[in-house]
Amino acid sequence: MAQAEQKINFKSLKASCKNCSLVELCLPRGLNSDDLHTLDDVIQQRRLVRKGEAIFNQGGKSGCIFAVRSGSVKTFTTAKNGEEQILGFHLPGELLGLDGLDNQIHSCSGVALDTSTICELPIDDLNVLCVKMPGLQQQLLSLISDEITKDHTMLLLLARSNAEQKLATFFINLSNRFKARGYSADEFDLTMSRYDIGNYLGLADETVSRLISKFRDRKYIDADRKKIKIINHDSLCKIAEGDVSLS
Amino acid sequence: MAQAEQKINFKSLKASCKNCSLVELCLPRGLNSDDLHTLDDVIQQRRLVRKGEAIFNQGGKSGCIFAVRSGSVKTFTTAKNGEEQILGFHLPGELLGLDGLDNQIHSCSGVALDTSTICELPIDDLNVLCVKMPGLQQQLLSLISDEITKDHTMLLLLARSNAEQKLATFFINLSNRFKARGYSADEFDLTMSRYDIGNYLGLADETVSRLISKFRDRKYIDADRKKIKIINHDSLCKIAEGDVSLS
DNA sequence: GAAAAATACTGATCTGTATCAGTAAAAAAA
DNA sequence: TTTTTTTACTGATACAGATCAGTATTTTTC
Repeated sequence: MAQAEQKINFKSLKASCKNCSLVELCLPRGLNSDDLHTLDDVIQQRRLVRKGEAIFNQGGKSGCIFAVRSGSVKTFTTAKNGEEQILGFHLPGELLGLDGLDNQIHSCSGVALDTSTICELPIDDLNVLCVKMPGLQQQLLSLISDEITKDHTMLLLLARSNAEQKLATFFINLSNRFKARGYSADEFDLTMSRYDIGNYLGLADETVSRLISKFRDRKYIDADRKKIKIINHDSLCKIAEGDVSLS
Repeated sequence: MAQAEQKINFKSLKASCKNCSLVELCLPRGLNSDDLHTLDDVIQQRRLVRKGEAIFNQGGKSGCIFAVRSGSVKTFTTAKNGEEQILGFHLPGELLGLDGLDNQIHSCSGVALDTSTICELPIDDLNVLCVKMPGLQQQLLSLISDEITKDHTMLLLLARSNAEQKLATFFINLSNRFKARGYSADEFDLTMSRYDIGNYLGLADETVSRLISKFRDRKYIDADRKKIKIINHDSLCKIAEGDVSLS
């Protein structure tokens, strides 16, 4: 079993952007075949990381941005007093480390939530390529804009929503992102703990547990530990938008 | 009085990056004299906006990023249900609208908090210039990284801090930014209302008022409506970092 | 300059979520 | 396997900060 896993990952490590199914979500989106080939040359390394392993560290300088190829990753900042804040959970096709795009030290850390493969893009190479390939420059800017917009949405969620809205939004968002990657929108496994979800949403982990139970009682979801099944997508959406409240 | 104001602003409208005192904070940082001149050609327009006037609108496409030249600006997103979340208060030298850097629609709005002058940079022109001027590209990336890092710090503040920490952090942050611009770090006028501060920090405006009174009682600040004077910077810092609590 | 509106402040009360505490179940280690 | 550790859940309680309510002050409008 461990050997089979090794085999599969080894295969994916040799794969390239050219035949990666995430091409439409990830940085190469919109590139032609030649440009794709050029980009592939720059992404020398595809790294296999195991659960809990760091991809890059706050305060460190990797000189790279990263793309999740398979698995999942959490990013987080650590405050001076040691408190941690999870900034995001990242699925295949998503970029990490844009805060270090000026080639300076990272202001957050990235850690694998399960066995994952990560593509590394040296920023210096990327900058050179961007000059040659306007499409790449455009896509990079687009992903940066998305990142900023996503953060702004998160600020809104943290500042103005109650616990129910936060958790419903979390599930709907995950569901949409799984769907965009060709996975089931209604049935998925979480790779993060209740504690992580709570940290991300500014809630205590007990509150997350309670709300999951409440959502289950109301038949909005089915939940057995990490296995989540969305039963009533519409109701969850309404809760997320604050149209209804459980109470 | 109105005429004098008009005169001053007209003067600043004609000014250029070359002789702008904000050059070390803003986009031109690190550019040589020639490059500065080229950049100036691109920033055709310097706009005068009055209190409450919009600079760019969520859902609109301006094709520009903006720099505050004088005055102050707030940016905010409006959720589907009409709720607003202030994303930031912006002082001279700071860039706005990076969420539209891919030349697509803005995901937030920018409104002047008092009479302000705004520099407009057409994104298409900026992209062309970046290819020619590596220093500009570098500075832009640096400012983007700062923006993302700043948002991450804000997520931490919203998710993990109590009301005291939030407000103390707000004052310390403002103080530092005024100082960096050559203004007094200890005495300044707020341009935003208590309601705006509360919205930004995820607090009720009454809570903001109460905390300001509390900080005044403890002799950390002096506050008369919008006039703020920081008396005990160190204590504020300690509160911001959660080392002490008032209660 | 007077009237109206917006803003800031303060008190009383309520409530959503944190915290404390303990159990059960699953996962990891031995 | 058995033991240990971690994770998830649930109940009881506490409390920070929201909400409701009313006044004072400042700003804007007429």
